[in-house]
Amino acid sequence: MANLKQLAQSLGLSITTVSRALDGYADVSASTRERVREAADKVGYRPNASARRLRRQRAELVAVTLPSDPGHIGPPHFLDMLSGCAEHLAAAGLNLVIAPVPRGESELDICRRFVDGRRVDAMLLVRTKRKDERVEFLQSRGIPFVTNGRTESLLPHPYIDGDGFAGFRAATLRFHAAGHRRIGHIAGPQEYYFAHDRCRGWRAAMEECGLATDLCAEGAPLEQGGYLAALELLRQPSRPTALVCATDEMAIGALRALREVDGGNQISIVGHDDLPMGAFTSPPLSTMRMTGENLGASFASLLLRAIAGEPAEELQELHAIEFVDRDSHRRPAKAA
Amino acid sequence: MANLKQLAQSLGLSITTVSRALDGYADVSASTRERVREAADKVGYRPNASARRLRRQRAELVAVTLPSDPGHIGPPHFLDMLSGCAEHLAAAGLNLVIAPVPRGESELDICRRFVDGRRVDAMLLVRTKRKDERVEFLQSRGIPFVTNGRTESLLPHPYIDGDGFAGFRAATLRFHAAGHRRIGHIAGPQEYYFAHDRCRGWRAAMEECGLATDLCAEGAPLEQGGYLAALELLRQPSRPTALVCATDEMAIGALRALREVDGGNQISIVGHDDLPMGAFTSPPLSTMRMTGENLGASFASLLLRAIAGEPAEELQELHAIEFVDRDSHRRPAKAA
DNA sequence: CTTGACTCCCAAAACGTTTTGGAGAATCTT
DNA sequence: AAGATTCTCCAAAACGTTTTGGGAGTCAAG
Repeated sequence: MANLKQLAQSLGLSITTVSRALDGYADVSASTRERVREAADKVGYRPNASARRLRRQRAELVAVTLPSDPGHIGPPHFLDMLSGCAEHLAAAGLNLVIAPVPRGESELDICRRFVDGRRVDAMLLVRTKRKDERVEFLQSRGIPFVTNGRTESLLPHPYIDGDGFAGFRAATLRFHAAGHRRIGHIAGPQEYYFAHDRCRGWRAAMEECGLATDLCAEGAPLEQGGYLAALELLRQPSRPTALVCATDEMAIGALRALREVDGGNQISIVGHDDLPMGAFTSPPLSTMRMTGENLGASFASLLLRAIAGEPAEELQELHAIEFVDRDSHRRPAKAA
Repeated sequence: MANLKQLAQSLGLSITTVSRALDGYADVSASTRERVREAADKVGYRPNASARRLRRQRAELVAVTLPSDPGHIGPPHFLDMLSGCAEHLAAAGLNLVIAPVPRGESELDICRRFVDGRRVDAMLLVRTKRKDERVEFLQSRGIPFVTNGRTESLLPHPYIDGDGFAGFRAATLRFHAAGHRRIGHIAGPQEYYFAHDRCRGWRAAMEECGLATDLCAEGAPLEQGGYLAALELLRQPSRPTALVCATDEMAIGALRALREVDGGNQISIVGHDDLPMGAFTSPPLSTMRMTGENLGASFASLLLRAIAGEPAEELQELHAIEFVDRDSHRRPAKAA
């Protein structure tokens, strides 16, 4: 219950001086500054956040929208990432609020609410679509934001993304080098940038190798989606001998499908995300993941720099993809 | 960029009237109210959150501290829970901020910062300890809060918890009924309430059955902790034939230990939390979990009621534990 | 014509900070 | 000794709401 006013009164100083002393301004003498600081410490004074926010015209808040509908919120690392991001933002005086999207509302509605109510200084967007209305909205409003994943927006915007194209191209070429010729792709919904990007990587590799690109099935980015897509590919007259899956969850679903089909256990498979449970599937799932330490810190840094006004072009990070080799990609090329 | 002032000016009304019209007070005529609402809609007016918070003396924020050190943040459901909680809080105009604990700071420091800076209206605490300084601090400050997990605090406080005692007692009795006599317990750090509670449940069952309670090993609530604890129990002259593990993560570590030891694959095991990856271990891990739909909504409801001033006694939820039977608890009682 | 009740509206005072634009005293310059 | 500069401090004005305590009108009852 400590006010600036009360603190000032108890010290026989003006509010102004106390405020400036605590903020370390040079126009208050060293001795008063010390006196004020001690008194503030003693009563445990902390400036009222709402008042400062109002005066400073800063919300001291960043929001991250949590998509609820399609399936999952993303890899389990996701919470770790948010936690790291929140920690680094906190060091700069910003807090991270999580904004799930209730049924019946769009992510755009949420953005609008946060932005128009001046509740946030910036936003963090995940699961970007190729054409993402949230991005367009925030750009039109001039609110700083960073996305996890690129978009096809005309204006550049800050993002962190994995190079899915290169990763999936490399994975496909690796299967080719191992002798595979019928390499299928289990794709995520193509409206998502990451799904499209990974699909393009597979397609590019197939074309480079002079192979047909018809072994592609799309599904929801969930186990069930991968399961159904795999069944579809296995029904083809000429089955794939290897599968490149857009996500680990889909790959795990595909593994289930392979178990149900004659000779399915001879088909190689690789996923993406490095889900912890991939180490426990049978066979253990080979996968890929984005490189980079402490992603949360990177997001926080980009957010802070975006708030500081740095141009978007300088706030884009494209990370390489690395393989996480376990067993599922090692099945012989001819057996299926 | 829409102010109440600007909106009022454009309508030829006073700020007061516009504000009250939007809030639906009866002392503004129906026609003006409509007129005001239309104009507000048109310019997309949203009250400035900071200003309202200052005036109302409400932060419109709830913080949840994310423990970072011991191991994990909890089950993967955790993010879903937070998301559900945030969604229901949002319906009441509150946002949820996540507050990870940086290295070198205690959770208490974080609480203090949020509380003394009047940044939050309430707090959500997870991973309670038996004697939890955060709880004591918040109680002394009179800030509403809800914990995930009980404590041994003298004053009652709102919580949601699973009945670990009953669950672990039942699991142990079930092993006994299946013929097991040497039933071990892999315990979590006893400073945590949940770990102590579960240990007590196991111990109670053992005593009811007239069995010795020396087959107990404690470890960090992580895979590695379970692994080491299991090795310790397996070194005993008289090995356990069944293991009741405080968490699934520890159980998965214990499974690894069992694989490395002669005859270990004949020892039954059960965990707690229902981690998704438990379905993929070999054998698939039998486990337990707290009953209850949409936990996040329950937390949100308790938080709102705590803010509204309901007494703590009425804000305590103890949920039953249910078994999730897979294969790992079915090994024969005599074989080990 | 007065009184009281009722309806619709508003000026002004908060809420607790930060920041602007000096004021007064002391010190330095010339 | 006058002017310039520096050093400390402060009163007052924001920031944009919500809320308090009325103030005009209108109307019906006395």
